[in-house]
Amino acid sequence: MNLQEGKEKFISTWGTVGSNWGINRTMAQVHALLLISNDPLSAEEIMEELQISRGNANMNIRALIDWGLVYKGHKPGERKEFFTAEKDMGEVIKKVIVQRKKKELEPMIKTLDEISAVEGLCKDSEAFCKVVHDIKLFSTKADKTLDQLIRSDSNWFLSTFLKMIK
Amino acid sequence: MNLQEGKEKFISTWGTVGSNWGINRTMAQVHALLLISNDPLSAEEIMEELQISRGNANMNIRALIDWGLVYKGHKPGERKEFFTAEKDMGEVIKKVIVQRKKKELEPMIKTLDEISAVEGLCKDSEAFCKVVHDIKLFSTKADKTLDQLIRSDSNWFLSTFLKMIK
DNA sequence: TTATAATTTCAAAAACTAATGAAAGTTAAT
DNA sequence: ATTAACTTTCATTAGTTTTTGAAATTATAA
Repeated sequence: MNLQEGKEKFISTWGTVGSNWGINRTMAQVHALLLISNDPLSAEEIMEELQISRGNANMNIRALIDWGLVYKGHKPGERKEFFTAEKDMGEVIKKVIVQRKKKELEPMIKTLDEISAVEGLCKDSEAFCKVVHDIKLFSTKADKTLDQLIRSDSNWFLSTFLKMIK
Repeated sequence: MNLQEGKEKFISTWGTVGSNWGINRTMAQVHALLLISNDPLSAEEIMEELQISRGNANMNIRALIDWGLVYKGHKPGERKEFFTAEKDMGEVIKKVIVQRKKKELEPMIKTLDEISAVEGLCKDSEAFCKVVHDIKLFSTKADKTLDQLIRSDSNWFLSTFLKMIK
């Protein structure tokens, strides 16, 4: 495997990882391409490199910017936009967590709260009551932990892992 | 919202949560139904309750058993199989992690190792070399942490969260 | 062993998700 | 104000994943 092949493999792998984390394959590949690119790239260059259409490139660059994983920039004398990726992996993970928490965890907690409010829940179905309670407990804890994480500095991961493994 | 509506809402919510975690919607709904059911259910009852086909029910029950989230059982005098869900949420999460780790993290680490082996990686592309290195570091750490977690007892979550938040 | 109840398989259909590309909309330099 | 470079939108098309249901297989009771 040479450098070029390595880059291609990386882009494709990051695409797979992303799609397992609720980030569409192309979105993750655009991010990967920008991650390993020394200089900012234009939409045109991204299209060319990944062999994707203009619309597709635009949509996914946009989504990456929304997630805070990619930044928009300009080069002096050039009219078009140039894009760079967030390269600090701690930040990348934090930003993914922010999105997933918002999209998944928060709505789930809200629903569990609504269900818990059902009259006579525990009286009428013990199993149901217990499951709802357990999941609520766990997800509330997860929610609080993730909040801490999001607020923490970039070295958080390292230190937490050490704490966890210790 | 009454008990019946609550149960339906729970099944549908758990389906959504699951599909965000690489578990197909129906598979998660079958799990949810078994979670909140006081007694073991037969395939027939699951089909009826969730309004799904025999094939679909079978496939997803099978997958849940493979993941260790559902257990197969028998009732005396009955020929058909009855199913129960793993109800300990700590165990549920552990089992999901085992699957996702195997499917995602391990192949990624393998690929990153292959890429790292590329001759002159760091000499020829600094950005690429750094990114690969960073992700490798992080994912190896995650891998080890998850191994610890999988081996740990069910109260691990509680204690770890307390450690994290402290 | 035979009949039959239950489970499994899998090709085809349906449902869902992502990508294309042409047209519409913006923006900025002249 | 006009034009040309660039970006965004979105209806259509392509690709992927899930579900169905009927047929094949397996297991049990008589």
